[in-house]
Amino acid sequence: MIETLIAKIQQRSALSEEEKELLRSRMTEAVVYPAGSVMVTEGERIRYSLLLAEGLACRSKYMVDGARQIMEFEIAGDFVDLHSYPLERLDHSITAITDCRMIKFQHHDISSLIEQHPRFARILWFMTMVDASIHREWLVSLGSRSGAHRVAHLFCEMFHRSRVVGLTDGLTYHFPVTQADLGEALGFTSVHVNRVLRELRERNLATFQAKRVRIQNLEALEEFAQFDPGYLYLQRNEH
Amino acid sequence: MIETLIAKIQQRSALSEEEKELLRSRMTEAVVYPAGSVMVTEGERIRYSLLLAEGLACRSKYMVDGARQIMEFEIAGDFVDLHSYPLERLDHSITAITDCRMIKFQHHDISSLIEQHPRFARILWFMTMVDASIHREWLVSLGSRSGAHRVAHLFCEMFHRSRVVGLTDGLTYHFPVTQADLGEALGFTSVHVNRVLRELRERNLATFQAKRVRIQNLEALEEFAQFDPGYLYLQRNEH
DNA sequence: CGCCTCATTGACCTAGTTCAATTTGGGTGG
DNA sequence: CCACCCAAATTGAACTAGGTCAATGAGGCG
Repeated sequence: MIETLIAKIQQRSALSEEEKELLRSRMTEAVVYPAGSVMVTEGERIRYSLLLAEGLACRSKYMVDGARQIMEFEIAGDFVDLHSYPLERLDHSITAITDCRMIKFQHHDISSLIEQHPRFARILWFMTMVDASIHREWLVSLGSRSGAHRVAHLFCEMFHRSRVVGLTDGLTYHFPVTQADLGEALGFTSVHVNRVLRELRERNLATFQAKRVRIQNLEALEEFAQFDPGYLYLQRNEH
Repeated sequence: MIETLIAKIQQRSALSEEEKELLRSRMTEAVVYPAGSVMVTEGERIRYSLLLAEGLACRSKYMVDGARQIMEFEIAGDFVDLHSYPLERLDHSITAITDCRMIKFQHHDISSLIEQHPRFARILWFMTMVDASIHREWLVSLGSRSGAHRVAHLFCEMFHRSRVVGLTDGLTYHFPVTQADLGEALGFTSVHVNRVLRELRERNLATFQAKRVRIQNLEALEEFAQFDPGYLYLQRNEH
């Protein structure tokens, strides 16, 4: 819910009670989108932004041949299309992978929020820039990392992102994607994803079964994936 | 120079004379970085942002094995690290490919600019979101497009971006990269880039010689690359 | 129980890599 | 103007990561 977002923001910038109240007052009712539905359609003009309260979603683009490229996974606390506020229309779609409970923020409410508290502009801008940073790290994966390293890196990313919103259980977390979904994100076929998962299992780094990632050895996995969490901007900045 | 930036902004949002003057007043002297120099180093804390006035630069990350992944090319009129304003430190480096003339904007000047004219927040935010959109399209390239299509798509992108800042000459433009640079951007080896360039030449789509891209047939090239310029957000939005 | 999606595996194929040699062309010093 | 140099481009031959195709297995659920 919205408290996840507030907690995420507060990890970086202290918010006054008044500011928190202001945020809460701007959210409207939650809407549930069923698994598989397209919540934001590429090219559409958009007048509100969706905060993901519960579920798993992804950004993707569809090609002419029907294939799709997933560009990011979104979990609870992610403002999935906040960038539609400055962009006004999105260049990609946002799809619910599981059922997703979403909270709507009208763009004009975001505008008034920023007018009343100009700090919010930088806080919200910051959140969208983290997505861009994630995109860049994925470019490194798709351009320079092969097979097992690429999958391992994604598992590390989703682990850290899930952990900050309290969605991990030790070294385990729920990641309800199919192997085909992983392939669409990482630029592999589902067959190859399957083989790579076996390799990670055999190396005792991580397993992926029943929609759940189990990291056997976090340090070894991060070393293997050359994972550095800096790009997720999870530590507090000294403003 | 800064007029390129102003022209770019005005393509989307009208600026008053006062606003233009305000922008000009915030820029400081231009600095020239020689080809090959790193203008912004990954991880550094940053207190100003650089506008590229002349030259070619790129964003990239360096891996442990010394390889680098280029994530975007930057041309005149691009605010290369505006996102360091909300992020405070960058997750990647910015390198001059040719000699680059840069204009510095102190972050506290950007803050005061926004305070005086809150519209600037959205204008500047918008500019950084276009970079994110470009990242996403590159993810599609690296994840889903092969060989010639990937190179062709980049040539289309750089053509459109160069054209809006007046850097094209008909269907030709200066793109001073080596084939190895192209490889580092597209996830190929320089050998394979060379072969793909030959293919594009033989198909009469485009040539790349003497640091210059010559598009033989724009329509055919865009069709071949499945290029849709929407992601560059070059048309005016009706605010 | 039966169906349907997803996971798994094998056999074969291909886009892109690797390694290494050769060529080209612009720049520079004499 | 020429000789030389060096980075970049080009090409061939052999190799491999990942793709394709196709069959089989396994779990969840109406």
